[in-house]
Amino acid sequence: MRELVRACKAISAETRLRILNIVMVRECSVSEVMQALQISQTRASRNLSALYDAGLLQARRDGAWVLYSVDQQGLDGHSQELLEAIGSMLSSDVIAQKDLSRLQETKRLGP
Amino acid sequence: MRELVRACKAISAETRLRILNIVMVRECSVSEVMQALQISQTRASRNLSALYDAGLLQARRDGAWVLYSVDQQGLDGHSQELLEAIGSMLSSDVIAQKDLSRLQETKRLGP
DNA sequence: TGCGCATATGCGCATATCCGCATATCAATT
DNA sequence: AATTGATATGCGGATATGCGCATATGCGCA
Repeated sequence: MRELVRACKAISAETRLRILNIVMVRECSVSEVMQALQISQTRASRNLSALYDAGLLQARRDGAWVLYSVDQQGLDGHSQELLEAIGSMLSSDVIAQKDLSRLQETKRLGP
Repeated sequence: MRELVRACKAISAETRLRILNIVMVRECSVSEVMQALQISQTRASRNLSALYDAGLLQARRDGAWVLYSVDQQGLDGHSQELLEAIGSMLSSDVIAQKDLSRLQETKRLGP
């Protein structure tokens, strides 16, 4: 129950729903999230951490970057359903779609 | 987006998850929720209202009672998925199961 | 080791949420 | 109209959340 509440709290803020929306497409660094959603570094980092703490995202380091992605493995089946439901709901949202189109334009510099 | 956020906020508190859990079984009055979850009248009423305001529950009057139930009609398909995912997740929760067993013992007096 | 870029975090403030208490509203009955 | 039982709500205080600012940490590279 505690875990479920934490997961639900995690998805109950617009910023974090928008983050989930783009991270479901591909793994993202903090700065990519900043660019796609046009939000501050603090805000991107904090909300990514929140999703990570809630067990919805996983993180890996790649040099200077930290890349966040949906934790497909670690999630139990029901959490996956939950995320899929959210993805579907956001597919008809203007803001979420704009985030996705901006995501395509973001670049990480190669090593 | 606003609606989705409201729905997610609505399910992001233990009390309301527990309420959804029992209301998915059968429509409940405020006092039945009080009994099943063993919470105060204020708390039951307020959280039921929150779920109603979020569009997850519907309400109908039956004499002195107000009966709340899942709004199967009014919910779009994705919200239904969301609720089903939650129901599944709660089926393995001790508190949620205890709520259900107490629900069976609650009685509304006939007219 | 020092610099620059990416990310995380302590602090503080503004705002939101939760809920008990007391009280109001509403419905049915007498 | 008065009473009783069911439900809703204004208020206030405790607690939690969101986020900007400034700063710290981590990493790669010269």
